[in-house]
Amino acid sequence: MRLSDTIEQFIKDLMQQEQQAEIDLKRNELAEYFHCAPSQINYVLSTRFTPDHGYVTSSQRGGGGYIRIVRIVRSAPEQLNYLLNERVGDSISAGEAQILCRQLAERKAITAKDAQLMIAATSPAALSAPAPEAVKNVMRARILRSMLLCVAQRPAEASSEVNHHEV
Amino acid sequence: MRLSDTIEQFIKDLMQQEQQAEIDLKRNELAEYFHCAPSQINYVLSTRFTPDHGYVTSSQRGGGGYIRIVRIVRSAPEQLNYLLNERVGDSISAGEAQILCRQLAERKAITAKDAQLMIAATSPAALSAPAPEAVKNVMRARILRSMLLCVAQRPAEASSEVNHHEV
DNA sequence: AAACAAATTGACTTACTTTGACCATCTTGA
DNA sequence: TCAAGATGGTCAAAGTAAGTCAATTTGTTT
Repeated sequence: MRLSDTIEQFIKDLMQQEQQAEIDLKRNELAEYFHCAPSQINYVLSTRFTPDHGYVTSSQRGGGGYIRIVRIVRSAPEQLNYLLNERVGDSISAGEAQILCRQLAERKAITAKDAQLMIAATSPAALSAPAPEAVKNVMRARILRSMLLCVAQRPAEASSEVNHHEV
Repeated sequence: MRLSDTIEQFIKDLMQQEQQAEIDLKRNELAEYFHCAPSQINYVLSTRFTPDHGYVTSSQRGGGGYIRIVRIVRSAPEQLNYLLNERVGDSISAGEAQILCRQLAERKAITAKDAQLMIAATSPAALSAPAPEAVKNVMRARILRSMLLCVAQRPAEASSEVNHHEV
């Protein structure tokens, strides 16, 4: 078994056994534990804990630094993947983004307010900066992607957002 | 937990428990209490109690010297207005945007979820497109501004932080 | 075996925190 | 008045920890 696979499993077991959808790790400790280069940990993260795999990671450098891994629970990973990879893709127009956000709200995958904010963030006004339309569409896609991942990461809301309508 | 975080929390707890928007501290006493260099206190102030964080500090040297921390009090509309017209401006970094959004949530001008969404929309990941940092900061400012306007426009929420009845 | 893909490593970079030496300002008591 | 003492401020260096990238190695496929 590859070292990367072992590390992947180790992390997943940790999350499993702590019943947590979120876990904080110390990159250097992990690397030492597995007798590997610290950057190996980054490799594992970037090949096995991506949004496509249903995870989002973040980190903090410096003293007391950490790597945080959050498993996306709010939505089925496949559906999110569809949205992210096929619907949004690498580039999307303001109009398409708006339609998508409205639909998500209508299906109660996100709240009406989330939708407003997401539409505002991807509106022509928001991106009326000095850049050709093509570049703007690329940025829009990234912004939208970023917000969708954000929504997917947060825990489901109590009563309102019942789980039949997922992102 | 980092020492700086501990000190930050300690100060906030103090203000909380005294129900005061203002507090005077003795730098050396604090440093001694936490067994750290006095300048550590300055570090905490300059990274966690800036105007962006919603605080203003002042101090007095010499005998009977002190450090005074005052929490800025503004209504939600005032705060939004200030950010839109004075603070955000034409260009803003991801870090600054994050601090401002967190601050808005802390003041309950927006919900914690709105803040997460706004941070996601202005994060480095969201704008990791082919463009120099300066251009990205300009775009970030427009995106943030667009979202702030969106929030400012929607009707004031009742007692809504609690969105049990979101639908 | 050649070609391609995946994994591993390490040098270099960036980010955040802690510490300490030296500086500036204010109060107080001869 | 003014020197001594008491504070706080600044800044740069050291310490800690994660990120990037490209070269190399290992494994798989044809």
